[in-house]
Amino acid sequence: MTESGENTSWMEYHRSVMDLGPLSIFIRKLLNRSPLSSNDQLALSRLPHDIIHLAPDTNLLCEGDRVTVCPILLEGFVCRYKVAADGGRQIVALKIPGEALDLQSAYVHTADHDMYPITPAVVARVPLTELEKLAAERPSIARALIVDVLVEGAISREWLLNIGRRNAEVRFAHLLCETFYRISEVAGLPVTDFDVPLTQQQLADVLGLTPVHVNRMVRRLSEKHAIRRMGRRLRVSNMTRLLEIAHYSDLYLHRTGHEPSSMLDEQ
Amino acid sequence: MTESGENTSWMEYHRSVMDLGPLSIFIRKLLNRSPLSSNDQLALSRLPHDIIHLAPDTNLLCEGDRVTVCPILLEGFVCRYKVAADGGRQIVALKIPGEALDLQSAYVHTADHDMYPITPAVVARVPLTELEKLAAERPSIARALIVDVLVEGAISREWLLNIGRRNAEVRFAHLLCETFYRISEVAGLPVTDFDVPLTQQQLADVLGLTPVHVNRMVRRLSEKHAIRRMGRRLRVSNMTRLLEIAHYSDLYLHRTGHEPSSMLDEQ
DNA sequence: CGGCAACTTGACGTTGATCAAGCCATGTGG
DNA sequence: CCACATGGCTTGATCAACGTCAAGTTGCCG
Repeated sequence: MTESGENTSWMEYHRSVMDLGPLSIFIRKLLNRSPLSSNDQLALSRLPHDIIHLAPDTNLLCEGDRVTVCPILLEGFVCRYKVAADGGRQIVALKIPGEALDLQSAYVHTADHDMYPITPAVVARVPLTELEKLAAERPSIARALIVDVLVEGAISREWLLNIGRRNAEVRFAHLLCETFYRISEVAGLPVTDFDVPLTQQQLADVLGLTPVHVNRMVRRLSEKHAIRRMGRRLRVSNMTRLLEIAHYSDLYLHRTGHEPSSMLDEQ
Repeated sequence: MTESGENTSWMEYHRSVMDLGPLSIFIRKLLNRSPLSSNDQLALSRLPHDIIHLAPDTNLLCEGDRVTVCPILLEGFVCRYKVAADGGRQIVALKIPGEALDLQSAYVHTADHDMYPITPAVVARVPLTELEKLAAERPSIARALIVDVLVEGAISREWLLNIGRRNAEVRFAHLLCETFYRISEVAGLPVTDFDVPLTQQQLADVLGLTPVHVNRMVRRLSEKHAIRRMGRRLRVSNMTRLLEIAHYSDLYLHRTGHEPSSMLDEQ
């Protein structure tokens, strides 16, 4: 979960595996859950797109918006959030590099939530029409996109359990475990350390807590040597400890590991 | 939200509109969000299936199960739930008549949660292969199924906001409002009164509260004349009051109202 | 170096959890 | 038709987790 600007080792690693241009990380992400022939991968890499850079906290999508373009996150972290009538904010999803940010817009044309980058972000924008054409021509691509949506749903369900039934400490640890697994997945190798790019305010909005209480949990997890505070930033350095605190199981992430190497034959 | 056995007026109303056999209510549900030609509707109604009756609290699906059949709920109420390591239960979705219970299984073959009927339930089971064949042949049906999945995702997100950021009273009121809208939708007309088929224990599992505290909220909402206690059962009788307590907006349900009458032309 | 935003800490309040006891509907068997 | 058993509801007393408020402190960027 390193700041997007920093181009850290695991990012570099990924790019070197198989270069399919800027969308390469997106294709790799899909490959983790769905088989795609090399022609499928090539077709995806040739999707027309432009690339934009976004500053943190600039709105990417607003409730009620109608959308004609599918944004794909290449670098940085983005969140979906909703606000209650009394102004309370809840972050309902965290998106990491390689993930499509708004596949639903292809089917449901008005957004029911807002979205903004948490770190500086780089986003590729693919016209929905092109994406739909490709999905219509290539069923395995359509399938891969749907699986992506379904896994996001599975994550929401786990978050419901997390917020509804786990106490602050375990809840926090669980979020860090999930983020670790998701990042390791796009990286293609287990990440050893990573820095959490969220402010304590944002962590509070994810976890359904107040910033003050998040701060207390940060201290608690530090004292248990599960995380470390590097200046103003949190570093996850002891996954074993975190996993046992959270009683974490990653079943719900539905990782299947379709390695690119094993997928080089045509459909 | 009347007990499934009772065959109440709004159920009857629905069946009389356009009789496409047992799956009729499912087709109507899809029509609420997606246009389907009468040929599409006919094709759906001819899906091979068997019909089973389920007693409450019998497991329908277990975490880790692999599935070959898509269950469609015809009568009664079913919930998805997850359990934490310490035994805490969280209901992560409520399914009402007309909804497909496990479309994800067509794409992600192991379940990440459990499912059981809350009331006696009637379920049609369609072989996944048949459903996939139909979706492949008829894009508008594929689309309708995906929209269904996406709306369930939107509901999860709203629940995250509900549990994460609203206090017990508002949270409870919000759940009742949502249920009202969803039931009215399949019914095809606004339902005036309905009875909540959940025990206070189950309400607690939905809301991330304890049964004791749910009970206190039941009393509070009764005192505000938003709901009534009929013996052991809750009756929602004053939607206006509930809507203002919850500050409810149904935007996230993505209702578009493709009336069956306006969809009689072929694609 | 100055200013700002984020973090930190302590004191105190409140919501909702826990525990425990009693009550009331509903269904069953005599 | 009544007795009684059972599961769910109700209630009060007490307690802990988390929220609120307010006043610092610290890292960070220009």
